[in-house]
Amino acid sequence: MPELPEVETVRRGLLPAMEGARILRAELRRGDLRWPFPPDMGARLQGARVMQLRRRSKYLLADLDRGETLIVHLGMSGRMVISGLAAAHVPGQFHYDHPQIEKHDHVLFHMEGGARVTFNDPRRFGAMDLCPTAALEGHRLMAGIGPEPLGNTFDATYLRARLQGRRTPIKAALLDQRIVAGLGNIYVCEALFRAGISPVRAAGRIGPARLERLTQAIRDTLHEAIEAGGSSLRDYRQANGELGYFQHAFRVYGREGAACTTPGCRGQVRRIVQSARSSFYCPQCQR
DNA sequence: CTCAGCTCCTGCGGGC
DNA sequence: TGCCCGCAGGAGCTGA
Repeated sequence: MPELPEVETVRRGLLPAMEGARILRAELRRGDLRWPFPPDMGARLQGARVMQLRRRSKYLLADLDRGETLIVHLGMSGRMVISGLAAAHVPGQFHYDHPQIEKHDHVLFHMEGGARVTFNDPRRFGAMDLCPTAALEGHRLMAGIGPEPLGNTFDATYLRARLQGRRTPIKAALLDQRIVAGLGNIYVCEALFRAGISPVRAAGRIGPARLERLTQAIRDTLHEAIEAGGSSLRDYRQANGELGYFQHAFRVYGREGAACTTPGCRGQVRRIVQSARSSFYCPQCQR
C-alpha cells in the first residue's frame, strides 16, 4: 500500500493522537512482523513520550523522550488506525469507544489522552524496531537510503551522477531506495508518464533536460498525492493510510488498455512486467 | 559492483 | 457456489 505520500498522510493523521502524548502501554499481540521485535520493546515503549513524529522515506519515526526512536514501516499492507480520539472533542461524550480487535491487529498503542493507535498488517511485510535516536542514520534499515525526493538535495544533477553508466531500466533505478527515497511502483509509473520517459529506457541514457523534467515530475506527482491524501484526512478517525482521492487521478497505473490522457495522443496504456512487477505506460508518448 | 529473480505473507477478484 | 490462479502499493537476500 504505502509509498511516500501515503506514509506522509498517515504521519499527519497520527499527529493529534501521538505527538506530545505518552504511550501508556504498547500492546504487542505477536512478537514479530517481518523481523522479531526487540525482546524488551514493550517495556521500552511503556510510558515513553512521543516528542516528534517524523518521516524518512517510507519509514515513520517516533522520537521518544529517553533518547530512543521507534521505527515503523508499513510494508505492503500495513495501516495505522486511530480510535478514541474523537471522544475528547465531542461534548457530552465521556467514554472512549474503541472498535473490537480485528484479525491482523498486531500492535496497539494505548495513548495518553484516550486515543488508541492500532497497527494492522495482514501480510506482515511491515517492521518495527527501536534505535537510539543519535544512531538512527546508521541503523541497518536507514543506512544507505537516498535523498528525499521533496528535499533540496534531489535534483537533475544528482540524478545524473547516480544514473551515469547504469544500464538498468529507469523504472528499476527509481524503485531503488538508495538512489531516491520513498518511491514505489505507483508513483514511479506516474512520474515516468508525466516526464514522457519509457520505463524500459536505460537509466544512464537519459539526457540532462529529460532528467530535469523527471525530477520535476516526481516532485509534482508526490506533492499532488500528498495534497489529495491530506484532503481525505478530515475525518482523522479514518486516517489509516488507504489510498486517498489521488487514486482517481492515476494516469497510467492500473489503467491497462485505457486511452492515453495526453491531449492529442492516440496511444493506449500498456502493462509490461519488469523485475516481476507491473509497469504501466503509454508507448506513444513515453520514449 | 550490478542486476535479475526469489522470497516472506495474506487476501482479493476473475475465470471456470 | 466453490475452487484455483494470478496478482498486489516493499524490499532484503542470493547467486550469477
